[in-house]
Amino acid sequence: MHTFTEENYLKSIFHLSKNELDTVSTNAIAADINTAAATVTDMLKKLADKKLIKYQKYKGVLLTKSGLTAAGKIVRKHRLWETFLVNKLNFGWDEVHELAEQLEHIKSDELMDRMDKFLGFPKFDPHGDCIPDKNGNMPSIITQPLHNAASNSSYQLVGVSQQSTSFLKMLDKLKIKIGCKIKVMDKHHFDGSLQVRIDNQTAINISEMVAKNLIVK
Amino acid sequence: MHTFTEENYLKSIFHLSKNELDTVSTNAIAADINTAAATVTDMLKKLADKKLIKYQKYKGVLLTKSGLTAAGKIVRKHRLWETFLVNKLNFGWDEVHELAEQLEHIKSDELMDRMDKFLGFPKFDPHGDCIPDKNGNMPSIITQPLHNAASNSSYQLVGVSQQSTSFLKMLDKLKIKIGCKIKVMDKHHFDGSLQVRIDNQTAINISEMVAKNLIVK
DNA sequence: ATATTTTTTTAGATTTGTCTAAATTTTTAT
DNA sequence: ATAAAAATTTAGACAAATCTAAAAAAATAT
Repeated sequence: MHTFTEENYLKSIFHLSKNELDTVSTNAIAADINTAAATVTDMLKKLADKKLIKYQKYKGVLLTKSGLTAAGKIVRKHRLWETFLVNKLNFGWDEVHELAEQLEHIKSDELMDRMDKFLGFPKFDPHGDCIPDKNGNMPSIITQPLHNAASNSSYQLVGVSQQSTSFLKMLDKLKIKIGCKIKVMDKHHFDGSLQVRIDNQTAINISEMVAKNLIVK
Repeated sequence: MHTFTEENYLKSIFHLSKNELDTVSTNAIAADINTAAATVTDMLKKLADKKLIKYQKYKGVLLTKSGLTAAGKIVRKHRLWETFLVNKLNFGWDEVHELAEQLEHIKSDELMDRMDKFLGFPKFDPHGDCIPDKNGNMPSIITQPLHNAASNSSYQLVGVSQQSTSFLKMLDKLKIKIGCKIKVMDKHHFDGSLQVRIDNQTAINISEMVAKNLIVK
């Protein structure tokens, strides 16, 4: 079993891994978990000793298969807890992240299996992110950030890649929510902003920055 | 906010406290939480610095008001979580203790308030133990007439069930007054009289009739 | 009332996760 | 290609929670 702290490092590396080839840098992890780079270096050595990551001095890290599984299980717990908090205890989707950060470290597979069943085996959390299976594996579907999407096509919002309150509040105001239909009407080359229609409402303009954080399929 | 470890010490002291007068010994705590006595001594100093317990070297400890509140809140969380696990996730009442030991340390009053509501404001956990209120207070204090009290325990006088002048005069003479500490040293089966110590004075003997009219907690 | 036993505390070490400052390696820019 | 900048690691230190062994205090038993 891993410590609370080790789990947080694994999760951070997991989230910072764009793919299985690019390594994650020491500084990126340090910034993500708000810790001195020297501290991260120490922990990376420990995680490498435990074969959870592949680490070469000065070269950054990659999760090994067992590290990926471990991280996937933590993410699964995080997302199941978020789902519980929103669906059963009526928290807002923008107020559950901190709490789930604590709850994800509770050690019990049995608990999460029962929770999974209690929630009706959800596939997505309240932010639209996939919930890994009980072995920590991510189900794969083809998704992309909205700013890459083609004009004149319709998509469905399946997730956001940012959890900041200000961003989520903005989406609420724009009535953009997980599962909604987004039709890209036009793309403005000048500033990267997009003219879109949410659920067939009147068209609105969203900035490139917002579009980058909307994950659609 | 208290650390995970501090919370466990507070909870242990809470459970080992038979009443508000007898101190809890270092060894008792050590046995309860499975830790070396020396370690307990260190932590007691720390808790005393934080005014959570009253501690005198070699004399054992008592929870202060704020320590009692803190402990009560942890117990509340523990029992609400047990209720959730049994009532909603269908765990057996005998398999939830370890899990609740983890969950009770999650920091969020809001979460427990919502959980309380979700569970229908239960008054008792699956083992039948009282659930403290949101301020950490145990619902009711159990009082009894002194003649029912156990030997070798200390109580506090909270009332009398007779107002006759002769009775009250006698109490004055014996220096028994509301709020005083009464330690039962011995019970004589023959006539029901009790050997007691009032506020740590030398022991005196009181008749069963007097004992019946002293309400203690 | 004193000696023995038990309980508790002190002293000194250890582990984990953290830090800062200095040294080293890699990357970037001229 | 080399100097400057940025990233990373090493070295040394610290706080929290723990331990064992030894010393001190309290309780007990003769």
